[in-house]
Amino acid sequence: KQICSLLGSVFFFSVMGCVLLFVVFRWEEERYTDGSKWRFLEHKGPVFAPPYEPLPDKVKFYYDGKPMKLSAPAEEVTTFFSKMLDHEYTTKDIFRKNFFKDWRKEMTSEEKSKITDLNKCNFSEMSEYFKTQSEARKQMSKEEKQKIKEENERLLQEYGFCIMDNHKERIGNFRIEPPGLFRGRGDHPKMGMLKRRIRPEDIIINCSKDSKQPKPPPGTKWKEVRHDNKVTWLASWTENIQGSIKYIMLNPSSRIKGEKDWQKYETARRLKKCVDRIRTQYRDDWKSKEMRIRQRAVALYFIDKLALRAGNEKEEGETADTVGCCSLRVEHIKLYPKMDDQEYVVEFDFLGKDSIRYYNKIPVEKRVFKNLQLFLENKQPEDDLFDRLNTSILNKHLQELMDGLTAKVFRTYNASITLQQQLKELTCPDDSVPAKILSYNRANRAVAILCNHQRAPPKTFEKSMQNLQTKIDEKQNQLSAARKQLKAAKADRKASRDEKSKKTVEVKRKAVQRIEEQLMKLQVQATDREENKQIALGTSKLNYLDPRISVAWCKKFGIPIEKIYNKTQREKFAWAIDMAEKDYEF
DNA sequence: CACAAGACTTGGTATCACCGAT
DNA sequence: ATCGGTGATACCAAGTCTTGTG
Repeated sequence: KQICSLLGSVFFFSVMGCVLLFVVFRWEEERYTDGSKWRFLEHKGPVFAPPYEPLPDKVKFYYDGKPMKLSAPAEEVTTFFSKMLDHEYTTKDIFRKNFFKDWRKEMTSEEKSKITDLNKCNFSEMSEYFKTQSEARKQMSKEEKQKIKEENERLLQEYGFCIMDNHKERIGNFRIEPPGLFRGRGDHPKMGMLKRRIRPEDIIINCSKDSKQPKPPPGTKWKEVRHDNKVTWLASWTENIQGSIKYIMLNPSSRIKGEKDWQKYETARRLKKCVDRIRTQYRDDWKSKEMRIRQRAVALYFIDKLALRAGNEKEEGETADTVGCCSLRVEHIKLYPKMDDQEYVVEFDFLGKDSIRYYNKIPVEKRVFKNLQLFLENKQPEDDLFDRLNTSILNKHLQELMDGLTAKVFRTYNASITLQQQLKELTCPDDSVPAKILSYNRANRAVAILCNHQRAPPKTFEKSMQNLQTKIDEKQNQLSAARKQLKAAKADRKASRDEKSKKTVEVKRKAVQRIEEQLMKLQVQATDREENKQIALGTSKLNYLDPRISVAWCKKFGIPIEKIYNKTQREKFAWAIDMAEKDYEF
């Protein structure tokens, strides 16, 4: 039964007294051809955020120096703010303005008339209270913690799974997001706005007609229950900050996500077959007499060469000002006909997704450079670089070049092919396992750099590096001590020539060897960590690298798959682990 | 065709749980 | 038993691309 829920369907046949067992992996089951995603879907609905618990009376809010008891709705909003007090963004004008505006909406008319200036508000007592609370939570006894854990587990068992077609599947996010203050990323114009509480009346449930429908909490009802098998989500609601829809969907380990993932890499592999043709064509298009075609061709070149994102248009003032390829503006690039010993250098400097800075200087071909000069003519810094292009034009063109081709396929393709090449280049068959893993991480890192996956250096980075260094120093001392001992033992053997001294030499030799290995491992670890300081490997590993490349590499070099993928990742990539052999080629 | 809505993937960070060292 | 560091996970925001509508 366990195997069944994990892998897929198990069939038994009995032929002439022999029991035959067939396991059909989920990813080998038949897929629907009519666009439907499932036949049967049953689940228990979402788990709602716990209701607001008013503050104890002794914890006071002060306005203009005087204590003031707030109505529950207004008080709840202040708790969100006071929990954030230590963050820099509560000092930002936009955050404070948005917060204050939304907070006032929750106030009674009396409160509204009294509280007119955020600067006269004192939340420090509340802030202290929450700090004490979280301290207390950390200090809880083992039993209490165990109890909470069990309750979480119970909730997970009850609400965390659904039945889709013949399988029990893990749900990705079965808890509804609690209310709070919105904090976008980067310079977000809506930071500080109130993210309202989601009620059952906001939720649309999706399940099959013949399933047991989820029950809303007592005394409430769902907004709607529908039976749409053309989509994969189980529940949805509209969020109030951007007015966008949020969904409850399945975990990456599910059949439906796994198949999609597989399909994505198959599309990228199809691109591999025709990428030469496409490259030849866009280079040709740099000479086109039509401006729109030249722009399209230069943009595609950037997407291909630099793994830039497509760059959809965004509504101004609704989100942080970030761009991708098609939405690049004049101010985001600089042209240098000559720079140091290179010609035709383009300097990119812009904020991409999540307001992560993209900074890069690259030499380009003369034709590209001349085209860029042309695109820049008579434009202001805030004008679009590619004024005759957007993502839908570009993708329409790509669709004509290859079925299923869109801008992001280039990112997937270039990421995966880079990993494969780098692994080929960096792996020495004679290396130890840790050294091979270092090579793997370096290959992974090359991809992360290509895709510009950055992270803030961990807060504990310097310290942990230091710790590691002391460990290395200690190991080195150990090693020289062990070597001395070995030398002494050898001398002793020469002098006495008895069995016992011979054995001692062997023992000491082994010890030296062991310490050498340990030292090497530590040094490798230090190198790896240093190189990884500002680079995030997770995103590319999870979203861009065909897992079959990694699985094949592991099989080829006898690396246990656990060294590359942790438990969650192994679950997500179960299809690839099952499928790929050591000679798999992307 | 433009535009908005909808669905789904990709993204960084805060927090949690665990584990080895003290 | 406690502490602190670390990897795993939860969280939820922000992209891409498709679909629907007038």
